[in-house]
Amino acid sequence: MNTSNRNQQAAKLSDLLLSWYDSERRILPWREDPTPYHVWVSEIMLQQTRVDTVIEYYQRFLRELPDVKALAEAEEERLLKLWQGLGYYSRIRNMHKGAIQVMEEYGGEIPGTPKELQKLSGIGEYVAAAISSIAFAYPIPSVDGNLLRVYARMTGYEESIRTTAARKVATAYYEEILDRTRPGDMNQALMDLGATICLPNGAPLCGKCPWQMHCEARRTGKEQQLPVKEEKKQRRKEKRTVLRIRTGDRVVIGKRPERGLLANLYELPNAEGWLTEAQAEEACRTLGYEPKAIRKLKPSKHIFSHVEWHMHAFEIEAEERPDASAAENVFFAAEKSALQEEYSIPTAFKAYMDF
DNA sequence: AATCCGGGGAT
DNA sequence: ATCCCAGGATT
Repeated sequence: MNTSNRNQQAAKLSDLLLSWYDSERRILPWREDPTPYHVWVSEIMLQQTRVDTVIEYYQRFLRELPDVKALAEAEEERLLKLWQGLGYYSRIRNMHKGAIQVMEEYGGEIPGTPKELQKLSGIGEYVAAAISSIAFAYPIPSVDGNLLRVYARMTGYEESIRTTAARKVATAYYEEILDRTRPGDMNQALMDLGATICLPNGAPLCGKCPWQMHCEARRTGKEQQLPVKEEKKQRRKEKRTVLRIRTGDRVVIGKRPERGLLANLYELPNAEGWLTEAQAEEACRTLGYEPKAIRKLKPSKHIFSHVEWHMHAFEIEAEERPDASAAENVFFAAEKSALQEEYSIPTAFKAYMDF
């Protein structure tokens, strides 16, 4: 079981961890049939996103796009719709590119080494290690937030874990412990340990931890102090005004730019600052719609990772102006049913999508 | 090395 | 309110 060139302590740690994993591991959809494609999809969805949130998205995604070929051939609009509400939308746009790379450059076969995987769009050091270890049994640790936290506590690491240096020493640590016969299980066991035992924020459940007798933070009573957190930058606050322009049973929406926040998603017309009724009506005319009636909607707030939108909003009953030169206008009137089924509209507008 | 990029659940 | 989550791309 233990390879000869690993020291005894490393072998003991991996055995403890894998035994715990064999009885306590989480049952998750992407673990049922961990093909490279399945693992890939799950790892992209799970970036900065909780397991409970991902499960339903994962199942629907695989139902509609069962293999890398289907993904490569899909329209981006459809992908964004499947991703709607999940956040970090560039993830799926990058994965789409990656799938096309697999079809064009790898003959449709997802590569199995970290080096080749990392050439694919949207796959970085972590995901490359995760896919290669879980789907190909390639012996490499996949160091995510869980592994960094577990590392800091296990070794009593007193520096910030959000640095390149921390990732480097943590990777070396797990390289040493790694059971090279079960690399995928090692990584998933560490993620489960971090997610269910070695919890962030508040008290970890050390009494249930397979490594409790070997943990430096536990020994020194620093479970709550570690890992060391870096100060978070404050979010900037932005005032915006959202317009819900209705023409009969249609509503005006537009496609956002292909770069930046919420790239390529659809939105209600909106502007910087808090507009007056007169300014809102003028903005409406600029879009090619003549306002007939206007009323204030309830203000709302949406928090992104790095910015807050403090939104005012108006509903405007309007008529499309035949003279309006809609040629260069990205905004158009969409059917209500298409809003549900076709266009991907981010959660930021949710407060104004109920009508 | 910093900054940008979403959304939601737990505390 | 604050934290932070199975991070990667861009600058």
